[in-house]
Amino acid sequence: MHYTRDNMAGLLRSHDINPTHQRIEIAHALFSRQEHLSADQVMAIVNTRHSETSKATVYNTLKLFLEKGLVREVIVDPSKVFFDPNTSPHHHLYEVDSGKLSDIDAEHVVISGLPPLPAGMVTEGIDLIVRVRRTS
Amino acid sequence: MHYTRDNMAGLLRSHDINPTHQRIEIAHALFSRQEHLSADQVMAIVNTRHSETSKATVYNTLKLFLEKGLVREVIVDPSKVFFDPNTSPHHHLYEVDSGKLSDIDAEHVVISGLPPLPAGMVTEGIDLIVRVRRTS
DNA sequence: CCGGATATTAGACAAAGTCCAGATCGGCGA
DNA sequence: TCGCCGATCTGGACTTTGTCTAATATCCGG
Ligand SMILES: [Mn+2]
Ligand SMILES: [Mn+2]
Ligand SMILES: [Zn+2]
Ligand SMILES: [Zn+2]
Repeated sequence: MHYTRDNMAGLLRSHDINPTHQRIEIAHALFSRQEHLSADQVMAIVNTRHSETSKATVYNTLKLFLEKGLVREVIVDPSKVFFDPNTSPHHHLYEVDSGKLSDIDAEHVVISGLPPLPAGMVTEGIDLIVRVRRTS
Repeated sequence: MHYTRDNMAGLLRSHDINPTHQRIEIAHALFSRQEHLSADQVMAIVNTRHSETSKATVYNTLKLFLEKGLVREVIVDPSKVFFDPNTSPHHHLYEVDSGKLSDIDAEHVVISGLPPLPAGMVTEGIDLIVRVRRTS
């Protein structure tokens, strides 16, 4: 499967998002790369050729994508949020020194023995982050 | 075990930290409460009676405690870091709406099936965060 | 083409955190 | 006790990430 700008409109519509020029560019930045990107990185990518999208729009759009379930948020670096085009259940490997973030397939990972949730609470997600560092 | 200001000096020394007035107050804020506190909260607590400690010192001190392994960092809220006086292996339950953060004992939790680490990498820690929300 | 709803924008603003150069502290030797 | 000197603390400027707002632009049905 490869993600062209042309596919993006359909993908956005299928998530109930009105496909505008800016939204298509932002979705394309994320989906064509399949990488974890910060808002800043998204803005840099989208505005590479000629400035096309404002900071406000980048933030608004990423938040919209999040609400609509098109992307997922990864909170792992205290200084910025990463946006993840992969919304299937998976975990993360974070290289503390370089800031590199990669996926861990959830398929074979089993988490067991978690205590029952407090009453009236429902799980929104379980984040598992393996923090690694180069052997020094 | 209860954490008085008097104990703090010994605790700091045992972690190779020179116990100063400010460091004792900051450690006392964290350890006497056994709660997850942000830098801002620590500053507010320490400066309740009379202003005693500057912002720079609060941040410097928390970073020092972190380096010396006296506290642990919990990255769960995109807008601020929490500092955790509990350094034994444990996981976290995060209430997304209220921002409340609580501990999950690691004793009965088993995480299995993680893929082998890339060569030359060593695990620094595994963070498991259960994000929950009130049933609406 | 018109009018209203939706989307975009510049730039002001806020909050968390960093940095630096100067002031202060406090333990120790004389 | 006194003064020295490295360690520590400090105010405040600065940076970065993200939010907000009011004005403008775009889109679309009638
Ligand atoms: Mn989907
Ligand atoms: Mn006090
Ligand atoms: Zn991912
Ligand atoms: Zn904890």
